[in-house]
Amino acid sequence: MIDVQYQRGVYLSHEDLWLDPWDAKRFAFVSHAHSDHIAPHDEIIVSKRTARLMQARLPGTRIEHALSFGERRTVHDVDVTLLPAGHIFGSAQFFLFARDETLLYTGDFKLRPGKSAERAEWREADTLIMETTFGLPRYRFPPTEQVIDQIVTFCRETLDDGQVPVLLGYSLGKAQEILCSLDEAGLTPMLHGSVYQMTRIYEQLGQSFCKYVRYNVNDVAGKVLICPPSANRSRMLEKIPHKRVAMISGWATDPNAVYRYQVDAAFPLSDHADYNDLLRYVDLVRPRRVFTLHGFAAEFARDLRERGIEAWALTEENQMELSLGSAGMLPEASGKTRGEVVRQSAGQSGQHARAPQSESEFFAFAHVGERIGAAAAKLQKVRLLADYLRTLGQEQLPIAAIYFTGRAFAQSDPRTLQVGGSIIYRAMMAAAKLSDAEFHRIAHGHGDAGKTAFEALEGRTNPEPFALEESCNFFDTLHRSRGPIAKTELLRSRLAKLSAREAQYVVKILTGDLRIGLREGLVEEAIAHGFEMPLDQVKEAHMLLGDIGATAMLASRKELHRAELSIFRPIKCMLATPEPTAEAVWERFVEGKDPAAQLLSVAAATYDAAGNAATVYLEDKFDGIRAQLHRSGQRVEIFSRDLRRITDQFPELARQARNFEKELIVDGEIIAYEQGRRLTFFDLQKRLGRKSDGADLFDGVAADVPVAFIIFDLLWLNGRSLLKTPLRERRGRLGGLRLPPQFQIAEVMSAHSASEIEQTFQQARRRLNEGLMIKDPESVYLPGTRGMFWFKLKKELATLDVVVVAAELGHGKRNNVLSDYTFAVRDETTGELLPIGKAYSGLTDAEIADLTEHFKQNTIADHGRYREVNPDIVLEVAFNSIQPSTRHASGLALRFPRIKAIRRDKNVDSIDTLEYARQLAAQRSEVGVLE
DNA sequence: ACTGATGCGTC
DNA sequence: GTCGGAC
DNA sequence: GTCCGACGACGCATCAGT
Repeated sequence: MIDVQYQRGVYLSHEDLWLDPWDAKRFAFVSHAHSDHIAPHDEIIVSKRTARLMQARLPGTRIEHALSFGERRTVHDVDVTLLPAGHIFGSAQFFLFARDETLLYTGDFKLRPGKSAERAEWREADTLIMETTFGLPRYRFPPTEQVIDQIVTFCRETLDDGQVPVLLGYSLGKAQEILCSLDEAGLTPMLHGSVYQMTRIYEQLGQSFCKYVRYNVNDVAGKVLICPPSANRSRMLEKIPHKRVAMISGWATDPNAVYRYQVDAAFPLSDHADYNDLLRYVDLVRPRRVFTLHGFAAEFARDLRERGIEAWALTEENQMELSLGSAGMLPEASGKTRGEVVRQSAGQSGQHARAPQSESEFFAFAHVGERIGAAAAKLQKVRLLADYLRTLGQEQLPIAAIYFTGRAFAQSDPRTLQVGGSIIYRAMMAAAKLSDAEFHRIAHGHGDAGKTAFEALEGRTNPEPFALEESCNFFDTLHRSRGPIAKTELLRSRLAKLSAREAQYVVKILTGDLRIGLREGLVEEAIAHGFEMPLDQVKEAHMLLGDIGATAMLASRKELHRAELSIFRPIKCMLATPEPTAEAVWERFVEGKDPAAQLLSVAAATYDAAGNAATVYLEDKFDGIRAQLHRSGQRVEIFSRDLRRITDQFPELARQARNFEKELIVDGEIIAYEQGRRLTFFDLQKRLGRKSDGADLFDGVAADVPVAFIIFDLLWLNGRSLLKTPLRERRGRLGGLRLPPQFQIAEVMSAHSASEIEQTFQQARRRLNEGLMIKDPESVYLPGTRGMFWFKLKKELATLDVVVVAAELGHGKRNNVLSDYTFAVRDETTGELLPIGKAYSGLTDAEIADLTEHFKQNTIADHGRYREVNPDIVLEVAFNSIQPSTRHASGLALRFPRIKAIRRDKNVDSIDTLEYARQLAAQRSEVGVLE
């Protein structure tokens, strides 16, 4: 008879062929595309469909003999036909003709028909090698329809309780099986990424499925989540507070399945044959001998023998049955010692002798912060801070000054902490040794990490004095440590050694938000006040240094004059004030000038050009990133708006800039630019925040988005600062520069009336630019300020009428109001409301208070900070652009969304449609293609 | 190798 | 980037 | 006017988990 051996896979020695081996072999049959079956063999026999699935999962080169089902072919003298196995799409059984004998190897199979796999076929054979995963009588599955009914009921009930149903099933096969059943029941399936990918591949292979959406953390409510089993108890699911999880697996028949998988329910829907079908299959094939494989192989072989059929289990040593425990696929079901959580006996709080807090410098700092926060008047805040700063020594002063701007490091300091809310909350919880529930109660009550720290840690730490310099070292250590886990532990151990008040301020600094009504501007004032220096000088020094700590030092020594503009030290850029209309901009220039000119301009714009009344400079407003370029000799540096060095992100610009013939600092905008092709800000973003180690090995980095530097100002020329030179003259000198490739100068136009501004604005839009900049030609360059000399004119693309479907509590001072609204458009084909964006911006406090009341009374499902609400509030939302996105279920997202108005006159039925939103998105890109 | 979560910096 | 609010 | 705070979307890097 045909020789059958087994060693991590079935081996047919005469044919020198492996069937589903675990390890890579020279020549093998691969029954289906589950990942544990697709080792990188040299040469394989597969079904055509499995071959295509494998291409997607394991790209690479190998010799493939891809057979259609039923096709008889000879491969290396192996005479073979493949039959569908019914396990998953493409899964095949292997039917071998060997001389006058036949052999059928099932691979994984099932007999009951499924929606996503071909129906299994069979042939009689002398030898049958079959998988017997469920080879015990207790694994008899109820009819599929009945199980599906149970699953649907489970989902419905869960949804009715305002919770999210989660179904766990393998991403290839099982998940697709569940998909359609849900849709037929009127439920919307939402697929985990891996499930989604697999389903897409199925579709490419010609299978069709019902409607589904990809997993999106913001849009889970009301959906049925389908995840691979590995996702259970993962962070992804932890984020969903109110959920019920069900395992979809043949193992669900086990009475303790719910306990074993730690789920709320388990349903026996399987891609494998159950016990009945295994027996039935043996009857159909009428083999002379049977080899069993996987699962309860020994048990099933024994059952067959009792029925008079020769049967042997294939195990590691190709030995016959012997005990060997069996349940190979199961996580051990035995004596699971539930890890008792050893609780620390509480009671360490309070009595521990501690150093007086007055010795802690950091406590003094925090204390001043508290007093500043309590003071309502700005001047009083400034005075409090000034008094404090004066008491500090050389080492402490710069540190405290920086902390009071809400930063751990100076602005010009590129270090980052990589510590955000997630790490902070975990560290606080651990330091306070509070239970999840208790901690969440405290955290929910605040919505402010700092306040949470105070309440959570009060009385639960062992405070030690904390010097300001120590704190400085601590932040640096935090910066240098790698990975959230290490950072969490570092922070935890530090918090445990601080008083609650100090911890609160450490957390405030970490979040970058002091929330005491004071930032850079008032710190500057405090420095000026405290060290009796003119505010202007302090501001100027600060803007030149980009370091409030260093500024404070200079001020304390009366050496502010030593801060000078110097090349390769970036300065803040001058900002523009937004205006909604050309008229408003024009007003700005006319008002305050002599009354005669004002009259003239209103009465008849034509006089303006004739007289010497206002002339303004106009430039297109480009949609890129603000950049400041310094060049001297061979050295070039580029800085972003936040004074970060971005030279490495744009090496080709830096290289080209060496070819300027002068030493200079220019201000401008880097845009994604390629002749004849419309590039957008999103293209440009692909080049930001990127590390480009070694990228300069390759000139140009071919894959990069091409960019151009549009210069619009000149701040430094041949050793001289031009900050105090009028724009008119700066512009003039700019015109005299020779430009390297990839550098352009923004064209200046001038206008003498509102209507000219409006006209130019329209032209700028036609040139596909964001809008228009309007500048006073006589103005000097004021770094870091949004003065009345530069204006920007942008207009919304359109507005949408949308309906609010969810509301969320705000943070900080908005902690107790529902200030954050998720809104939706209507999908006209299904009638569904699909979220398209979020916003609160644009409403007054009174309106927010109103809406908060309304939404509290019209809540459909309350998930803590987040609640779904009755869709009865219609908003008019403005935005600057609209583009495809996976962020919201509508598949679109808005750029710079803001609420224009609450449309009490409208109801859900009159909101805009998804189709309309799509048209807006399409219009924009079409125009782009044309020009 | 892949997905998802988080943090950061750009607008 | 957006916006409203406080001084 | 100016500053402050409370918010939007996106893309990249990094890490965790499997």
